[in-house]
Amino acid sequence: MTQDAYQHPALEDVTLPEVLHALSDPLRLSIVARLREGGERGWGEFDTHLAASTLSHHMKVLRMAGLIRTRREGARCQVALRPEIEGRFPGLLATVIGLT
Amino acid sequence: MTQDAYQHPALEDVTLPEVLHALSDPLRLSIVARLREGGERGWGEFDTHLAASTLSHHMKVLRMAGLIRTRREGARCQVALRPEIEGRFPGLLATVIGLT
DNA sequence: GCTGGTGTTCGATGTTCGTCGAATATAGGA
DNA sequence: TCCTATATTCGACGAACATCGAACACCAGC
Repeated sequence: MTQDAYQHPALEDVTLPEVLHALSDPLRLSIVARLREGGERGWGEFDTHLAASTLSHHMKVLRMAGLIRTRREGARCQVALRPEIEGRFPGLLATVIGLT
Repeated sequence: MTQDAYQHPALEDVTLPEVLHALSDPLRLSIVARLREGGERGWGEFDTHLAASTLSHHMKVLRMAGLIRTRREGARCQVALRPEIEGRFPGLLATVIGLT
């Protein structure tokens, strides 16, 4: 990161089309599905052939859609689902991920 | 139409990201929400300030995502939800539209 | 301090998207 | 038959997107 922390939007500011768009990419959908299994994951666990900058871009899309929370852990990063998203869009993730 | 009938994809060929993308546009989401109230609707009922060609484009996106069925009625067109989409993606529309 | 690993940011590039106007096809009525 | 209404298709346009490599910032060891 350039500065200290990550930008996480308030969930009230997140719109349903925005979330659906974030989930409409196969890679991002698979990332969310993996995170829904629980716990935190490191960047490296999402084994993709993409460039690091591309993965960083997708993580930002998910973060700006209110779906994930990113946390620094020394030099590494850890991501996890934002559980509050269930309160903002009840049942959405369960339904969508269940259809994966 | 140029020829006789409309192209409607087989639901097995429709992917989840494709459906999510179709629903990620506010106008298309509102169209699906209206159609979910039941019955058929004519083009004119979707009162939008957009050009006719733009509405036609969005209808095609929804149709190709397996969400709606278009039927000719003389010079007019009637659209309705494809009820089989419930079998392909159980609970998806109910959840997403319920969050609108 | 320097060095290596990790992730972000910044152009750049090619693709897709949303929108429009114009041209076209088709149906129905005067 | 001609005219109007309706909807699709066809370029065209700018905006947004997915991807990359290069440069940068940060942290941890040596």
